[in-house]
Amino acid sequence: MSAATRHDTAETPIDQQIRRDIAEAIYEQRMAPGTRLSETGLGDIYGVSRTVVRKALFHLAADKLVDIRPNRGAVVWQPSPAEAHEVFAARRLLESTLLADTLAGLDSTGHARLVERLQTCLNDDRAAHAAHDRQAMIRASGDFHRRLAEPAGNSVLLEFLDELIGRSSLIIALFETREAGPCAEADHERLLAIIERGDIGEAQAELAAHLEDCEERLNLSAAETASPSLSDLLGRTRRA
Amino acid sequence: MSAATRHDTAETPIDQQIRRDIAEAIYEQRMAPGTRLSETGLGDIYGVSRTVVRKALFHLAADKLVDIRPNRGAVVWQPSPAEAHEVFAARRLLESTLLADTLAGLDSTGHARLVERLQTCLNDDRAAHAAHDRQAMIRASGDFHRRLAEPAGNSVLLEFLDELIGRSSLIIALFETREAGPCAEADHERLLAIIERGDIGEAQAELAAHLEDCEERLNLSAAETASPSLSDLLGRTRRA
DNA sequence: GCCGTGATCATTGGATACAATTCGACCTTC
DNA sequence: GAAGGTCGAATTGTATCCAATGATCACGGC
Repeated sequence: MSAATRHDTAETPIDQQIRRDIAEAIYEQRMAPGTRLSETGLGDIYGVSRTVVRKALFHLAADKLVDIRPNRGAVVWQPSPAEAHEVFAARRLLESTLLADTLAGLDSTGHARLVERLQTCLNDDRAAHAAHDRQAMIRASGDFHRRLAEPAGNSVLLEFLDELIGRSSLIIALFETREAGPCAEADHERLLAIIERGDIGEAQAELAAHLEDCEERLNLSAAETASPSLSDLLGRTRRA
Repeated sequence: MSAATRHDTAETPIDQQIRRDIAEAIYEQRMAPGTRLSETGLGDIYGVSRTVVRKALFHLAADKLVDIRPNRGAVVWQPSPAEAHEVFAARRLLESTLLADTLAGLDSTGHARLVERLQTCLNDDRAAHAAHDRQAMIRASGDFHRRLAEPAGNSVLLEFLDELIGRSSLIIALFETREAGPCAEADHERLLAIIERGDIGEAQAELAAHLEDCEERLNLSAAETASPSLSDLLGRTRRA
């Protein structure tokens, strides 16, 4: 809707625009997992043909945000509890290692700049919490984690992490139970304090614990019986 | 050419066929990095339209095996030395962790089956070396690494590793200097012996050392001056 | 009344046609 | 002779068209 015109990234190709819009809609939980993404529908919305829509959907499928089933169309990815667990396990591994690389490779000025940027993320996060702005919360939280890994200098791993963070948004949107945000900001504050002190090992432990806490706050077991296509299989009572 | 009819993987969709063929051709160093992949040309070869070829190319681009430049076509990916280093760094991290998970989670029968499968890979590798079959060597070596990570049970990380192994083939094809194969089979034998003993820490160390050795056997510095478009950019003066 | 079967409809997969861009060659000009 | 520009062929990007598959719904049988 309005998201289509929000990003004026100069002359952004239209397919990337669509891709970004859908991705953001997924992150913000506006598009629930399982939502069908009709090619003609999207094409009408953006005033383009199905060809370019298909390209965008294909890209999103490569990012594991949508699932394209042959001859059955594209839907927003519906992660299984097992997959959710694997994603968080992968994040623990990747992020703790990248954090160590980051902290080990920084000089004092780089360290100060990192702390400053993380402070900015925390401020954004706090503001979003105060305003009950879920979208901003998710973005600030993701940025915090991304910033932790950025200075490590391994763009290959950073890309993997980006994908995992995106999938985490989807997982949180699907399995979250309470009103609390995607990440407890207190955890981030505690982690930042440790980083300021420069204790690598403790920072790693804190980050891993934080991610474990995030995962445990999800209702994976309940969703295991509720979320899959059981309702579709049984016939009629399909809820949204 | 003949590759179009070689893989009769039952009723494989044609686009996956193309994707597999091109990927294998890249792995086997039949398609050198930088080779242009014309849509019409591939379409003519396989007897399909450009639509399906584009899909296959797009998929390959998502796997970082080809590079699609807007309005300029697709070429086989030409990794930079920095990227090559990052890929191997990522592999060290991923594989050593996955190996630990694998060994920690196996019972005795699972352990025996793992060893058996690794033995098979080693036999294939030896046979390929004896026959000077580069293709089989690369495949056997990749399989060995994949088998090490498989029983860990994290399909998300396993997919990442698959991508990294594929990109490694490309890197090796581009930067390899000697006649030696992609992985020293002696390293694999030594690693397998350690795994049979069940020493997790030592196995991790051996695996990391093996990957470092693989990377060091590449001629990254020489290619840095030879391959990229530095000469085109600067013309003559000071190197980077 | 419930289930199996068949037809209609919507949606996707693939092929073709047209427009836009790029790259190369040839020609002109200094 | 070299540099620059212009034109042309080839290739990619996009839109549209046709075919094929899956879904929905109605009808008939049990």
